[in-house]
Amino acid sequence: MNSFEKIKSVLENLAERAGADFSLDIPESSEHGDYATNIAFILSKQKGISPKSCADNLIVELQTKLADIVEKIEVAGAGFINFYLKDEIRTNEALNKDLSLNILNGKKVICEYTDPNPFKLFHIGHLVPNAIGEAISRIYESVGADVTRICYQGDAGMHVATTLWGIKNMGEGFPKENISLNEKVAFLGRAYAYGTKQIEDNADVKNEIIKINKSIFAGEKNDIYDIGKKWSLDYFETIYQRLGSKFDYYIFESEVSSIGKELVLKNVPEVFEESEGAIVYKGEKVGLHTRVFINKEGLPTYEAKELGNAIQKEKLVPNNDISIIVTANEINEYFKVVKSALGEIDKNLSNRIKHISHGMLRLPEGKMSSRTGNVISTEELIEEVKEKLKDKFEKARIEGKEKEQLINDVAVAAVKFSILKIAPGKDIIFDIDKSISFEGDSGPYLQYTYARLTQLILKCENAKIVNEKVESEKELEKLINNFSNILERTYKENAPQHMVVYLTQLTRAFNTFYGKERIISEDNMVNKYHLDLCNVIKNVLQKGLYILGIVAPSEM
RNA sequence: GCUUCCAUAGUGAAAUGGAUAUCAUAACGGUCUUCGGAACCGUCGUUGGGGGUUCGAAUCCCUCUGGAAGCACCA
Repeated sequence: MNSFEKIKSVLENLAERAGADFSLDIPESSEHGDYATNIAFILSKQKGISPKSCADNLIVELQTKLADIVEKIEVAGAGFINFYLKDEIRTNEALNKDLSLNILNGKKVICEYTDPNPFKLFHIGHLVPNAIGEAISRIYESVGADVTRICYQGDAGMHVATTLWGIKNMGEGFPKENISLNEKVAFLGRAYAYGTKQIEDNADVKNEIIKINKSIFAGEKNDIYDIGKKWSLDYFETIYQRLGSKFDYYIFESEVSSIGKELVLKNVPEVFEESEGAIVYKGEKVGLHTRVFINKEGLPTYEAKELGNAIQKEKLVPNNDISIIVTANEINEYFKVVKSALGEIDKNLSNRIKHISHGMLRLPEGKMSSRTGNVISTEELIEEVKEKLKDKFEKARIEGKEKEQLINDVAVAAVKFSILKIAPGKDIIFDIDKSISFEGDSGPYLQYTYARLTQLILKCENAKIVNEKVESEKELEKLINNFSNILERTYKENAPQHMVVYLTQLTRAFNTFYGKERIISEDNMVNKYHLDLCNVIKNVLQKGLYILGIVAPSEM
């Protein structure tokens, strides 16, 4: 039992008598000790005395019970109780910090994220769900879950039909097989943009596209469709590799649409009903709005497919405990309707679904849209970041292929960091120049510190280790000891930004320490405490970066 | 019009109802003939307006103002 758990259990004992809830926190300011509790505010209410005098009474008992680990307990402010650990307790816990945390105990968790659409560009908007989904997956794994990563891709529907119509009608001719994957995908993008434009100008076009859509849904053989889909998927795969995501299963709309449609039809009229030729769910009965699940053409819409998707995930990962889905917040309202409808069919399944929504990635000019052609692909963005990095890597210690990979990893870190530092759900104004500025809080700053620290530790292998007593680094030790609490909070709130903020703090604290303390002396001596501390910090940084999906390079 | 979400230094963000609201950047001033300057230290500056609940509010409630998304067959 560590000091935090011990203090907590003593307080729980106190609170239990009164049946009260309280918190035990790690204060932001170091002037408030190692831990602080608000228990006096809670208990004072019941006793009808002031929080301050209540705290004064409590610390007498606390001091006796915690004498072995606590240096000092004091009442501060309006009635906070602050605990100051004995130095050797804090140091010992930090140097022996166990970074593993088992909360979920092997529970099966599904995480669906990224969800790009074949035939469309993998634009920078897809970076957001990818970065968040990958981080969430790793966060859950880090607290003991068995995570299955799933990517759901819309290979059927109007956007595909529009692209196919565009290919046929824009008059470019079908590309040869030997052009690059990028050019092939760009061709599909132009076809989609052309088709979308023509729909606006000509009503007949829409009817033709609807026809194509129907034929795809009916599963009619279509060579262009097959080739285009393969191009898209091959292209997506190259991007996942660069971003560091690997999916266990891919689910396609084409395979779940009939599952969804059947499920809807089977539940008419209990759950769904016919209205104006379509089959809808009347969400008004639960405070939502009506959504179409099967349109009057008899085709399942997004909503019905989403039901099919949910069923399919159950098949792939039977007996799962939590099913997470990461999507843009623009579908929040639809998703509520889908979830409510699903709840009427299968309450248990619906309850296990956890929707994490993220904001839009916006360019300063306005909303990005593949319809207008004002799009930046993920690839373009990463390439641009890499280009700007190249100067800085001129004096890098590695060369060739490894260097190429490193520059990619740093570029991805820069982008991922700028996404993950923002609480999911809020829009991200994506200013390219700012995102690739490596001054201050950034992915590359963390990576650089990690690389420097790794090299420092390597260098210590050739140094003489001395065991002299030096002053303990309280700030660093407290941060290290805080890791598990941060991880737990990051998991409970599905909030990667807590880990980002924490790693930034730890990195800065290390750099401050590094700046004021010479670790390896000029006559090649290292203090054992300093070396041990460096090793622990390295491990925490490595684990934290891994959780965020950011590569931790041992040299740069 | 209705529903949901949002508003924090010049800029971008963080903050379980807790203490003096943090962090970065910009600006300004320093450290250093580097244990790898993509470093460190210092100065400056913030909770949209008005009510309420609470020992305590950026956080909860009401209201106003401003913004975003959605509101039937796209996803």
